Amino acid sequence: MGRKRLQEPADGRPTVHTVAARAGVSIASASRVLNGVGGSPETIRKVRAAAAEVGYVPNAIARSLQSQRTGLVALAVEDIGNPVYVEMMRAIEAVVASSGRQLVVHATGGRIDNEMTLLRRLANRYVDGMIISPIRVTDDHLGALVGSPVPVVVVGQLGADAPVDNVRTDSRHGVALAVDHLLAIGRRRIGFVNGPLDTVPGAARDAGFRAALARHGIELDEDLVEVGDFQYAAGRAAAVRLLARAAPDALVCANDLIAVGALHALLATGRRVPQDVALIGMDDTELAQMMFPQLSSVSLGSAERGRRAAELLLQRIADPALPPRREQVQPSLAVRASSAATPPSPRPSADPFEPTPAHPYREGVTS
Amino acid sequence: MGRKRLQEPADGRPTVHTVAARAGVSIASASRVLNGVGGSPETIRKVRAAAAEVGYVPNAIARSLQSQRTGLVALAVEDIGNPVYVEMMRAIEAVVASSGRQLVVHATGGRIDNEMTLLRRLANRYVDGMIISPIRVTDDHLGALVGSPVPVVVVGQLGADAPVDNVRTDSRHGVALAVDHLLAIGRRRIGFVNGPLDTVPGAARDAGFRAALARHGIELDEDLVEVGDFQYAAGRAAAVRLLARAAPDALVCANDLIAVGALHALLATGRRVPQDVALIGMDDTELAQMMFPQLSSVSLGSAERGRRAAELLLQRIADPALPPRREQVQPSLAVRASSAATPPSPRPSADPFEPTPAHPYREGVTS
DNA sequence: TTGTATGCGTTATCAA
DNA sequence: TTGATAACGCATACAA
Repeated sequence: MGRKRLQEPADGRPTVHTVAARAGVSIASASRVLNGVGGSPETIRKVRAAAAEVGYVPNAIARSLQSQRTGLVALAVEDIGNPVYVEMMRAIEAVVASSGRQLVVHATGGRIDNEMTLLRRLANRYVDGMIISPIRVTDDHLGALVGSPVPVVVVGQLGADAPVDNVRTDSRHGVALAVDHLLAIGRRRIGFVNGPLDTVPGAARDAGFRAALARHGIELDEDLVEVGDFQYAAGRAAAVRLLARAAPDALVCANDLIAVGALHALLATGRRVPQDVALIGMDDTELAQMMFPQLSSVSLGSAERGRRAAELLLQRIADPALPPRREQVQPSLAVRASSAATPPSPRPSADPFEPTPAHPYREGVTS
Repeated sequence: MGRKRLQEPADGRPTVHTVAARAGVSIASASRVLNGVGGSPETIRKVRAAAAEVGYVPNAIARSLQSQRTGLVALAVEDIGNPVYVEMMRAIEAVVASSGRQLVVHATGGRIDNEMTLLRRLANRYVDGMIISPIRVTDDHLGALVGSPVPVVVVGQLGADAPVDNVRTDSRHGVALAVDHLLAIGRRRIGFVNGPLDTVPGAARDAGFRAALARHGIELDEDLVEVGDFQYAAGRAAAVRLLARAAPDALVCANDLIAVGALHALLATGRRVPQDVALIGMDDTELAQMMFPQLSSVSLGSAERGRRAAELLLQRIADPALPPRREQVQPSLAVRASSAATPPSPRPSADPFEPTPAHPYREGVTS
């Protein structure tokens, strides 16, 4: 025999039973009133009064067990401190919160085993769905994604036509925008500081850079290409290595953190930006506009991708029968001082504080 | 009459009943084996085999209903994109994840009603505890905190001796460290760019600045004080206003975002940092080291406070009877190029890439 | 409209 | 060790 049902739990917190007893009705009636369905005026009054008196608050867990919904949505990214993911997370949190749900965050450290663990854990239904942005995609991933017991939306490139909701961008094209712009302002020796080539974004950017040069009939000098990881320190170090052996008149960086590192390297060695070396980052995070000079950057729509991913997920949670969807966010180039065609004079006398629009000039938005 | 208990739920996912039936034992035995408590070798074998065959995964919600634990911890901050909170969140996530729990994040927008809503919602037990960093503290807050049905840890100043677990720092002293340092390197006209005075951190920094000057017998020129909010754009704008009416030889900023905005304002108007104006930020976020020149900054131990808050919370969850604790993280000053005593030459010929330790020089660590 | 009785999936109790 | 069953707190078919 089990325990006797207590009207008041051990910790003294009121339940429907408490309210029902106090109101002199059955728990069914109490529950109905508390959920706003049915009940005679008199019953409603009594139950509401009783609930207020004892300070009743429905238990979210019990409600979840009944509804099979937790009201939670998970986000799994490599590092919740990376500006790209921060912007993505912020956008997702806003959408999720406005739907009355809450966001659970996971830092995977980019480790595949961690991601697999999270995907497997979905089976226990602790969340209603997950948004994941894997930096590398393996077959195991695909299997876990396709066979996931709860809705999953992937942010990022996904091979083939995996039947998984997916929000992506075209970072190859993004790199091309940067290269085209630099060539257009007369730069010829364009360097490239990339992240690891064995990551999805790293490989795409590398391919994009080479393709863009080739399209313009420019032969790539391998000395102008350097690889680190997607962090500030590694970006700075990579830029230092590159500058030690080559003399670029422009630098494209695989993300803004790398670009900030490169800017530091350039300025610290007395190079002027953009006069001596033009500089373009990627992701167009807030960081880009905080630098001096402000950094040109290829927007890959981090926030927009996050927002859309969240919406796709909420839709699928509402209707799991939906067919898999794929959305694409077009990259665009925000041109700022670091790649200005007409270099500003070193000591501007005019008011340097004219409002700087977030994206003063865009290329390729429609291409 | 209710529904009949189905051995397999509608969605076909296996439960203990499925496993028990397949193994030919009772659900009690199945549950015991699955939890690793008891069971004969033969029973264990059969149950494990059955579980593996049907791909059984325990349901987190049902388990929570039974255990009264969700395994979730919440974090509520103003803006999950602010570098300070990002660092805090990252530290908290690490502690929380390593305890096998997961982190739910809330962006309050600094709005008290949002915070109150979250605190009230704790009553439904959707998380095991919460870490909250209110930017303003009202009596309502205190009431909700003290009477919270689940453990709450506050990061930040908390009036009086509220019986609530609390991790704080001494930002007044932090400002003093900055002022002392600037005076020590010979600066005399020290400006201050603060955040809103009606916030706890804003008020503390203001008091700290005035007290520090007074302690040195320096009369404060109100023209040297400007207020915005704790963001980059507002910080830049505030610095512009200040520079338009006064000529400081040093600037203390209430956080790094403001300092970065001020740096932008200084450089854009042709001022040299630190030669013309020395600059010190607060929070010592990663941002500070990314700037050129690298920014001196008063560390208030964001990550450390987050880590400690998480540990306090986990301890309290484990033992709610613990007395309220208060921990304090001492501020320390990281001196970098932006307030260097010996201004570097504008075009360094030596290797500018000697490794820069995170905190090359600290003051006040022990005070 | 109201109350009774189940069921959500799990763990814990108790008797065998 | 094992099985039957109550209980976690809530929502809901069904009968009254």
